[in-house]
Amino acid sequence: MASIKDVAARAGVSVATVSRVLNDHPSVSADARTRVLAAVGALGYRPNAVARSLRTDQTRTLGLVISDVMNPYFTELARSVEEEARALGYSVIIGNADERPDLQDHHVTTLLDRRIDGLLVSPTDGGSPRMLDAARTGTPMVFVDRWIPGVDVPVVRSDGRGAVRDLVAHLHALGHRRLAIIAGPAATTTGRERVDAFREALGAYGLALPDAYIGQGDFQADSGRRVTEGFLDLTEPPEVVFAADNLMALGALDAVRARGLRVPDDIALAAFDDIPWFVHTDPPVTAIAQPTRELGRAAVRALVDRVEGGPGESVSLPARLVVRRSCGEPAPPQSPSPVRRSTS
Amino acid sequence: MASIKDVAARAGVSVATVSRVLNDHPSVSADARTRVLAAVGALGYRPNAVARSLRTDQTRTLGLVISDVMNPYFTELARSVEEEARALGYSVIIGNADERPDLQDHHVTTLLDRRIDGLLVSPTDGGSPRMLDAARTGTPMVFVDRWIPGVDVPVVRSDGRGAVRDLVAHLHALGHRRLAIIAGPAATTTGRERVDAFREALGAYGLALPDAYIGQGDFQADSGRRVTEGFLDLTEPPEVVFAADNLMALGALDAVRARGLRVPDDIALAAFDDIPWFVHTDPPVTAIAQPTRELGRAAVRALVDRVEGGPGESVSLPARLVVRRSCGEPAPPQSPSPVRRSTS
DNA sequence: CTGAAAGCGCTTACAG
DNA sequence: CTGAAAGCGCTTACAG
Repeated sequence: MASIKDVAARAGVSVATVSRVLNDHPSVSADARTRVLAAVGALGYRPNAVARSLRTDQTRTLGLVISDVMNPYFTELARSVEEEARALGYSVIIGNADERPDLQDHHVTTLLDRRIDGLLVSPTDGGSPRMLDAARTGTPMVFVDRWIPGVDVPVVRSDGRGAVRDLVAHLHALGHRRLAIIAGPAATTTGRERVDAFREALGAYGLALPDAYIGQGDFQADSGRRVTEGFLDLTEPPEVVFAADNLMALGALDAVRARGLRVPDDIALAAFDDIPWFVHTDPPVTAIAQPTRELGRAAVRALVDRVEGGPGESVSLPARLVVRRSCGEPAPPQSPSPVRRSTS
Repeated sequence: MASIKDVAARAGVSVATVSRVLNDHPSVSADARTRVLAAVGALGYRPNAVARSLRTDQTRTLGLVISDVMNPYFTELARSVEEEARALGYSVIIGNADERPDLQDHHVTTLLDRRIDGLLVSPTDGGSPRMLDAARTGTPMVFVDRWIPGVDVPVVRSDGRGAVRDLVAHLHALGHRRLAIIAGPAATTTGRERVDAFREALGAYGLALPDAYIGQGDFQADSGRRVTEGFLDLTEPPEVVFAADNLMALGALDAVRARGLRVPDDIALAAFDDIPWFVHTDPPVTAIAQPTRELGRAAVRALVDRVEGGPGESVSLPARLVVRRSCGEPAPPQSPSPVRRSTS
């Protein structure tokens, strides 16, 4: 692969001059510039980003450590992060922690070894030593979605309290009184907050959230399945199950179906995190939607601000309730579409 | 951040010795080793991967350029790629082309600038000049899922012909005779192959695939919606729509529902690519499943083999038909589960 | 405007 | 077993 020396030789200038034209430094003669550009073109030269990074001490790369890529919520978040980063001239390297603290640590370490300019993380647990260390040492960092209390790092997240209140009001109006929740891991902020918000909202209606109605999940489908089975085995099963994320809702759907029961007739279901598939499930799932794209964008902007020496603003965006059919809502007016039906 | 010099100073040895213990070079005295290790621990030293890469001319990083991260098939592929790469001591940087040739080119360029050791790509189109160039120049490379004919690069993919034949047999047995397909972009191998396989399989039953029954999609949901609307507008609409990927199937589901019609009563639906959500859609979708995990693993192994100077073996794994309910299949025996039903 | 030179943080022959 | 030194491919004061 051609190096800057080759370009210099071919253009008949020094490597310093080549570097200058490549970096748009003003003091280069027009003549030198054209010769260099010609050589670059002829050689198909591309600067070695590794060498440049070593020299400039910046990689123009952001790290993103998320809990689970297979979760559509995080997939969308990752996509939005990459988009915004690209717009700002950064690349992003994604580390998938798979809800495993050890993997999270592995990725944080690898990313730091590569000297990324900044780190975006949605912590899986209370935070690995490596990560805490990085935060303390001043590595530009921001938390997205989940965060670690007590660590002085901006956090970009969505506030689900209002939407959870709306959900509970909705369920109450539908006549449901025994409401259960499949919680996320207590080690995560979102795991705890969603339970708290739910309990608080129930309280406003004089409803309690007994321990038997709090199932401990881990944000993965399997745990939703397991917890739901437990709920169904209760002498007095809940009328509604609220899954704290979309994957656990999927698992709940499985469990209900496996028993030959139906949602919402036998038991209602609602989920935190909305995804395109919820429109197409049987039945369509009532869910709380986060402004995922905006979250990703805001997180990148906050991080880049930190990278460039700014304070990096925390932001909290409201989530909202999306009502569909999984809680016993009345059927929507079946549009008597004036459409030709296919031959029977 | 501590550098190798700091470690050397603290341990009272030269940087060469530090480097040797870090790289497990045999000729280091036990004494030197322990002093170095102690210094490393005390300083929290971590080698700068950028500097190491510049020196060794290897980054231990693989690039993966995929067409669309939001497509669950590619998400799973990416995940499996990262897993296998990690097991082999490599990191992976993912570039999301979003089915856009210009974005694909951007990522290939960026990845190459970063001097990744090898490139895994699922080309969005006929191949950008940059990519073709890299292939020719000898950058270790392998195609996954999609490939570019005529480019001498190993390809790891799944062969859907058998499964498509099984699908057509299945549809034929169900009494369907007018079968249509929502094709992927003609610029992609998978876009073309799936149509060919479908046509061939139909031929075996003396069935034709008229042009009106070939809708041009682009692997995204919207195109599935649009094409399906076109099918429904036909004087003689098809009895079955086969979507060449899962996202277009989603779009088709939308379109059918938007007209107040039902799958499979009004029109049947099948999809290429199986995903967890298809179990939960209304109705569950009959699909062709690729061995995605294995594909990812095989692709990484082939690429790492190339990186290490090997030939990099092409592999083709068979896909298989997964029958569910979207084609008018008889209802499964409703398991009269011996399970307590929830109150009411 | 231009070039020689130093230096980023490592690794690795080469001598000893 | 150990260290001094060269060099990976760049960028950037410093002189001119």
